[in-house]
Amino acid sequence: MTREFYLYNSLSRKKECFTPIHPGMVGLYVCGPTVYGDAHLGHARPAITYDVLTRLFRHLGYKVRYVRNITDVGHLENDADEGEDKIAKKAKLEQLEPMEVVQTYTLLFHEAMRKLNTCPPSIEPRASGHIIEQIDLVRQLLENGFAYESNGSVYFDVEAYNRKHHYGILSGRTLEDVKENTRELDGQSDKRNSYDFALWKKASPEHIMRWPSPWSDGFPGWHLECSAMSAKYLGEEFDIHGGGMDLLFPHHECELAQNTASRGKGGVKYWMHNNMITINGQKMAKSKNNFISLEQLFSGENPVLEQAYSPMTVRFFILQAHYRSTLDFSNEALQAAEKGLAKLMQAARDVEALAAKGTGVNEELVALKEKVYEALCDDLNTPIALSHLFEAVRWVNLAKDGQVALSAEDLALLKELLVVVMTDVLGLVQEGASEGNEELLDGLIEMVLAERKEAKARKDFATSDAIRDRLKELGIQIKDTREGTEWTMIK
RNA sequence: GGUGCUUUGGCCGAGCGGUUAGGCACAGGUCUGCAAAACCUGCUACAGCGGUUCGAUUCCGCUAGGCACCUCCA
Repeated sequence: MTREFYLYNSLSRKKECFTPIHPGMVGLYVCGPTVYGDAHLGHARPAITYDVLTRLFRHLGYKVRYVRNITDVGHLENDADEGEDKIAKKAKLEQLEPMEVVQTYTLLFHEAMRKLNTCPPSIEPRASGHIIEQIDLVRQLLENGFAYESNGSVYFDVEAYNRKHHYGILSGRTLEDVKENTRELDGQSDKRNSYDFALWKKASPEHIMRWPSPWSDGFPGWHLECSAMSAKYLGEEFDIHGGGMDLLFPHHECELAQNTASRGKGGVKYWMHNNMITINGQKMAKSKNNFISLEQLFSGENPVLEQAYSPMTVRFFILQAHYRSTLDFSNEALQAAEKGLAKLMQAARDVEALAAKGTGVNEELVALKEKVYEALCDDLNTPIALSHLFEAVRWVNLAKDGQVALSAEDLALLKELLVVVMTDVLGLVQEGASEGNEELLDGLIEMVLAERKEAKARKDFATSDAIRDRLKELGIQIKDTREGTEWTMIK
């Protein structure tokens, strides 16, 4: 498409005009979850951010290959030699096979992602399914002189790398900074330097997840999988690499170093990082024990939750902040999001029912549409786009009230914003009502409302109000309008 | 300690050298049997102190607070 898209590149620390490597195509790689625990609110942020990015590109006419990995091996508790694999640890704790842990949490993750209405990635590779590719990459790094073997393990030689390239270029550090600030951990005796990172780790006898390699029976280092799998599915050079800001160092820095050391180039044109969701101003993290799982959020079953929040409410809440800002969780903020979303969705339904009046095009609406796309294409500024959509809501309501007349062209513009952009790009869809029993429900409510109308006609307001109150208890809000009574599901 | 980010009205949250963000909440009004919704009106802020400028919430410096990464984390 002809519209320019601007994206903030973490590498250059600037907004840049996006130009795909292959015209009309976008290659996107995003670091997915390590599947050893429930999907939580934090996971929703990148999932929704990169989902909207993908949807927007597709909407603009690009073909997108969206690759998001599942880390099912190699992610250690810490960097020490005896650091336990997260999956293996959980498996031991729950007396399961590691792959059972992986399967359980992968399915839960997928379920949560489906509820949030995120498009599944085009390819979802797993680290354990790409051991051969990772071993090849280690071999290449050894051959190029940027890695060394030590006691059956292989480490990346940061010193050697930094003599030719800049280790720290992505996260804005120098090797000196890294040296001064890397913790000396016990049990790192196999490494030449504490800041070297593992490419291949020799498995201790009790370690369950192990594969043969030229160096030892062992397992790959965490950073390796993303370098291996992104190259395999997107090529040695691809457009966008995304992930959480917390992955910038060391994970993405190491990935960039591995790419450069093995292929001679960083391999990624735009590095994109979403910010964190905080709770009481602090990042949700395992170590802080303050995270809320998505299932809890949807069911309300967590002590910090005053109520349940629907997946679309969560989605809207996330879209109301820019992806590079931190976003603080609170019940008040979620409740405000719930109401704002309801207003938006109501207008999306109403715009379909509006009848065109008059002719011509309302220039304000043309400008509005332009502003929405402009915001979306300005580094994915969803909060601004939403603020303009609320302007569209106002127009719909004015028309509904008969205060303005909108032509067929005007209505088409509003529909494009409130239906097409909302659904296709922002991924916000109507929820609640559509579970198969619509006809039955419609019929029953129409019947009850007819009773109420009769009661009202004979001024039996006690009965009409009782019906209204009872329906409200059941989650159905009714509104008396000039044209008759409308109803909506409010739960 | 190193590096980077951040501080906006009751709350959430954008933005920008001069112009209304938006949502939620609140108050008043219109409509209505009453509600609900909608519409209209009001509430109009940019941590503090200096500096640059015709003009700064927006740029620069300092002070104070907060956060993130440097351990595992999306």
